[in-house]
Amino acid sequence: MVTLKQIAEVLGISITTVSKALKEYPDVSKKTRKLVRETAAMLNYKPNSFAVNLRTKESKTIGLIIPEIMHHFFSSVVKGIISQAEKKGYLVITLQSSESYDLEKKQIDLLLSKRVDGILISLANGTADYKHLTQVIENETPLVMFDKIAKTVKCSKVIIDDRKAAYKATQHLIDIGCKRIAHFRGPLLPQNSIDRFLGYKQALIDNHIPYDSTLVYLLNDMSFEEGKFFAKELLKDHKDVDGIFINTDLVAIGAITEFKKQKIKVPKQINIIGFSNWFMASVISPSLTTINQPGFEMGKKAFKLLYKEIKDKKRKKIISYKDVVLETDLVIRESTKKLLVK
Amino acid sequence: MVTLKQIAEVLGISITTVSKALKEYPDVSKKTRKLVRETAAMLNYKPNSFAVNLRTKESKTIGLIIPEIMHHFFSSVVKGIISQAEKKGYLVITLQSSESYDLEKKQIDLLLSKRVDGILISLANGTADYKHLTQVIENETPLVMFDKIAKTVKCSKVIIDDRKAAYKATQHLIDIGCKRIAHFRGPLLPQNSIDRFLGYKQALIDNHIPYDSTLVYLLNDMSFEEGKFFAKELLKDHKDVDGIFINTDLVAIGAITEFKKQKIKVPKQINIIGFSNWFMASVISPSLTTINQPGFEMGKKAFKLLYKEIKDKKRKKIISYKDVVLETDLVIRESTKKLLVK
DNA sequence: AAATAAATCGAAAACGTTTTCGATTTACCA
DNA sequence: TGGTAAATCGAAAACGTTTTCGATTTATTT
Repeated sequence: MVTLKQIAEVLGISITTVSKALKEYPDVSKKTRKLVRETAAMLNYKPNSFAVNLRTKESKTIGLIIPEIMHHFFSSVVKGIISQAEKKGYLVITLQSSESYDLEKKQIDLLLSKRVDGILISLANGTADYKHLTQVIENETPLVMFDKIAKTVKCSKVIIDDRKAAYKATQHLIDIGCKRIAHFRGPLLPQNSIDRFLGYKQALIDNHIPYDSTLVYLLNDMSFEEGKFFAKELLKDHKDVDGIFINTDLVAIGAITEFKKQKIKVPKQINIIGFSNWFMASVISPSLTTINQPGFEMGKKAFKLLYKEIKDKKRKKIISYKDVVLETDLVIRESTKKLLVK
Repeated sequence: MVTLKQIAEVLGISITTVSKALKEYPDVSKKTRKLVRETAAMLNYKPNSFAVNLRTKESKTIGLIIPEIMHHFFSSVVKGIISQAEKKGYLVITLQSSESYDLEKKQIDLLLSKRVDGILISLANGTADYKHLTQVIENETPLVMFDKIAKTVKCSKVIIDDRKAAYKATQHLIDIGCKRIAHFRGPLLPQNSIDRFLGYKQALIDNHIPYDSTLVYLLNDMSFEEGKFFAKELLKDHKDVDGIFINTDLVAIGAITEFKKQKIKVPKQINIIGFSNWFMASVISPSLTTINQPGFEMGKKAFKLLYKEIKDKKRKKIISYKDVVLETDLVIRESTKKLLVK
């Protein structure tokens, strides 16, 4: 591996001058600059980034922790982050917490000890306390949370307005004539499943539809199988339900599959609306009405915020935390349809 | 940030001893070792990995290049790689080539200049020459290719037997009675679309079914839309086709969608078999017969091979390249069914 | 008690870069 | 020509760790 020293020896000049020549310092003559550049190119010189990191105290690398990479939404976020990071010359180390608080904590420690320039995180469902996150901030490592966030932690965040989106979804069911609306909600801890539940409830109240807690089913792992399972449960418990707002598309598709199996007509007998606008939502039959959640945009925005913090920190500017709320929209498809007045 | 020097000053001993105490060197007494460990813990000492990297010439980080992170198959591979790497204390920097040769080349350069300990890659469709890959090997950076590989490059590889799998798929169509079997093939360059095509062809020949090149359609971006498009084309060109072997599930689902739209019955009129066993294949209606491609296993295996090479290189052992072929299996679902004899 | 062996420690070099600041050379003007 | 200003260069320190090898202390033996 070629080093500055070797180039210096070849040309009979100092390491200092070689280093400066390669980085456009003004105090090196055009002649030597040209010379240095040429021999550097000839010898295929590549700066040793380990040494650069040590000297500059930055690695141009950020850490990313997500609950699960195999979810369509998260992989679109990851894609947004990586593409934006690459533009700014940053690399991304990805870790997945598998929805485990303990793993998440370990991974934060790992990233901190690797001295990444910043951390991007979407919280695990199991995460209840935030010491590991405040530790990051005390460490003065820029931190940005996205999607599954902790409201009380002081840092930049990029989210959607889950409550508003859920309200919109529920309102849509009401608008087409649903009277008994169930909700398959996400786990208890994550902020976004709380917010979606609250949006659902608020829409009912605002439309003078009594809120019935027995119509709310608590999902655990939010899988396809759970969709089928709770669809069955619902049919047993409440034969009068005419609409369901489901926390996520995958579960909704599971529910639709079960309804089809039991010859329950969607949307004729039960209207279903999901959440996320997973690609498959448009392909399934009947296609799924859902809320579009801009994953790619979220990833890009999250990186941009982090990037700004990293830059501000370098320039010793005080960093200001921002909350960015991305727009969602209702995508109406076949799984919901205006009911005929009886 | 606490350094060895600070611990040394607190205890009034040398940096050397502190360093040794923390790494179980035999030439430091139990007493001082205990003392050092305690104060290190108290001061929350974390080794500066930049300095460690520089000194040890390794970063415990590997690079990963895939064509597209948002494909179900690749995200399962990524998951396998990350999980296995974490077990061995390695971090993974992920990049996506977006099927572009130029990007792939740049990313290889980037990873090399970052001095990752090894590189894992699945080739872009656009990759025709392999200079950038041989350059990695000349650089003595361990390299393992998976899924989309270059046969001629001398390095370890982990793949499935695409030819055999395609043969199996085609044979299945023949076994259920198909006589005119079309194939939607992948792009020309990638080894696996070549192999799948060859497997298809071989199965026809072995069963004395004449190979008809007009029944082979060349996919470009392998999207859902392309599936719909070529389904339309096929209906225009060949009304007698009774089975299609399609390069990948997503395209197959596109085709099924188009057939449903045109009231062509699957599998009654046309049998369809896909490739990959994408999760959605089991959910779509009719569910899709396909070839299961073990992504998670492939990722794990690929990392294991890379890890061995990294270790061998450190111990200055000669590294031997291995070709690992993972098993695939036929998953029969609703989109194929034994035809009644006419 | 002296001699030897074993245990414990630390100085110093090295990894390769960046950057400060002083030294040297060249250019310029009166 | 002498003097000053500008341009160009390089020595050296620093980043924080690891590791070699020699030095010192302690324990053991005769």
